[in-house]
Amino acid sequence: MLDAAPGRGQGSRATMKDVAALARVSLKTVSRVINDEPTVNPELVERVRRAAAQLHYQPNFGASALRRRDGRSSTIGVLLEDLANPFSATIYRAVEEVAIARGVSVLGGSFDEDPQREHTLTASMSRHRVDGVIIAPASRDHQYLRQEQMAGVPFVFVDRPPRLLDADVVLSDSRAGSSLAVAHLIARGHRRIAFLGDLTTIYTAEERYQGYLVALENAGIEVDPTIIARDLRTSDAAQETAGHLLDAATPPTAFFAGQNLLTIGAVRAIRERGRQRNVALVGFDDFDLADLLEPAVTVVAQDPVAIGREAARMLFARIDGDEGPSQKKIVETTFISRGSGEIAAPAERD
Amino acid sequence: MLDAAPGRGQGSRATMKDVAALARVSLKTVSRVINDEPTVNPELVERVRRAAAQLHYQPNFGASALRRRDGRSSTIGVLLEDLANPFSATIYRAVEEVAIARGVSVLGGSFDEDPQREHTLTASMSRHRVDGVIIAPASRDHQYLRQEQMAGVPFVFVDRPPRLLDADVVLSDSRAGSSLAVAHLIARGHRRIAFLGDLTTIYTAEERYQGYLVALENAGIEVDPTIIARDLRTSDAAQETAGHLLDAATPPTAFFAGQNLLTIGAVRAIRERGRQRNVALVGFDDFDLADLLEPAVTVVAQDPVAIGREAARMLFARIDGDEGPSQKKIVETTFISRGSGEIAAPAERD
DNA sequence: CTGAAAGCGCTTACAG
DNA sequence: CTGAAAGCGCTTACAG
Repeated sequence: MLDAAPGRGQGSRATMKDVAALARVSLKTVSRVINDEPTVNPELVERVRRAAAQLHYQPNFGASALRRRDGRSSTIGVLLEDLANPFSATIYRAVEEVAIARGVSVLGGSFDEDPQREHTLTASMSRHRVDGVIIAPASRDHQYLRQEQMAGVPFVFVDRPPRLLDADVVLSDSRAGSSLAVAHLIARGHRRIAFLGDLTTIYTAEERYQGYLVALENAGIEVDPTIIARDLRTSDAAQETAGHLLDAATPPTAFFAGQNLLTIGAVRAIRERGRQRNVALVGFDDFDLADLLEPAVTVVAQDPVAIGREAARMLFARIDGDEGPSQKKIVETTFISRGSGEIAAPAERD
Repeated sequence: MLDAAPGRGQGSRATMKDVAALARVSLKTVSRVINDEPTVNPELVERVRRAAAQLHYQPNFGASALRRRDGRSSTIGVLLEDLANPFSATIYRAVEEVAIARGVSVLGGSFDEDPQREHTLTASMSRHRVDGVIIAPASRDHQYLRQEQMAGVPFVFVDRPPRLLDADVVLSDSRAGSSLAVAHLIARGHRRIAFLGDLTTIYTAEERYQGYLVALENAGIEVDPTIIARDLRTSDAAQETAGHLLDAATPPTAFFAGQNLLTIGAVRAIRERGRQRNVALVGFDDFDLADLLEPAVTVVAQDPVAIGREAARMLFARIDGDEGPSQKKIVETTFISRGSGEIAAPAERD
């Protein structure tokens, strides 16, 4: 019963021709039945289905795509920053749900902010002749995708807009969300608010920084470059930087962290110093267990499920033939007060 | 410059034939160059490369697979419980790293413990003619995969063993890890240790339960079914159940939670009652920020990176022709003491 | 070292 | 409603 070697080589696989022979019909009739064309005699349909089941026949998508008018491979690409990061993973799952409902498979890939890897993976998608791609690019120039677009492959950008390319995009409102978060801290009396940001090359990192600047400007607070740290890539880097800031002569009374991992780094730095009840913190992007920390962490939450679902909707609309002008969809952020962002600034002394 | 409509239909795509015409060589010579066959005149290689670049030629994997002897699609399937769950996502990423180094793309899918969805997705992998599949099955009978195996498609199981099928597998040592964790609690004087477990149909959930039983038996502690809760699917369910147990006349003094989300549910229930300094807790599977909770959560950590990497290694060995007997690889767990598991039982009264 | 012919598994375009 | 022939883009098998 368990006699097949697990690595057994070239077994045979039934083809339409085999099914046709067993059902004693032509190849074309099998093709019609497999593709649910309605114009087949019910008796033949039955015979073909039985033969297909008996031979465990599975159609070959690659072969059918090769000859088909539309060339559809029933595959899309979903290329994100890092599928092991909850933000990317949630977008991926949301897209997967839409795709599976249409019988479409998903080729996933992670860039890790490496433009070279982006080129490798998009070229790979091209060779697989995917029907469309959802992408959160690592590179800053997307002209190279024009060729694919012109070959009929739609692209939907998520989290970061296309540059030098016309394509659909779904974004969070990073700037408005950040500005609101920083204004929230200012309203609690903070004037020395540190900023922790990811790579300046990342669109959202820049937007969140701009939101921070806008809030300070609206409140008439001068920007202090000594409490602004950008190009932080990891939780550890954020922790170290936040620690240095806290140990300085005139430390910030609050932090605004422009990303998940950076927020967690800030939490660690503040805790290490036992300052978690005195130093305020708001993070951009929600994370698991933020509500179980003490104090719980106030955040600007994004909605990755909505982002993924919307991007999938747009992509399949294009695949279905929509040739209208490119769309831009903004998904609102939600401010969630949990405690860390509601810590007031110490009374001011003059 | 940005004049292409984003949804532009059937553009043309260069084929080998086009490249051959432009380079003034035969189709076959282009094929040789694209496949890096060494027996081509360097001058022709150069001409072909230039023509290919000029036409933005990308080979068609599907077409080449169709005719190739080995029929390789340069695609593998990675089908896990839920790619949005960090455990699955980390395995996926580890596999992706190995695959990308070989120029292989990854079709990802999530089952959500739905055997029907497992059948849908494996059939889809079959139609895409993937070169191999890594799978954490939701179903309990995997005989239906025999056909694919016999057609030459290797399967590597992760997290859960194949049933009624002979295939490679990579597992955590759930039973030993669980038994150790419960013994750890017993050593702190606990005798009323509640068990929270996932669906009994899940292999690992059963193994972790068996580990719990073994530890109790070794210590001569009678099993009390009133403090054993299985078939819990969500964090909320675990929270509710743990709450009921804590509110009972003779509550448990410790919890062992057999999975990530259940551990978090237990944390919430214990906290709601302000008992986090009195009730001990050990969870199976580590999670982000477990070390930042108060008390920090003691866990039996798995190593999803090692699991994914090992599974990928096994799969590519099979794809490369290894036909040896099926392998079973056990990845050790690591016990991490952080505080919640080191809370002693209240002094016993008789 | 190079190329013309056949064929992979399927769908198209056409004829009956 | 059914089928025989041609062809999708490529590699194989063979000849030169």
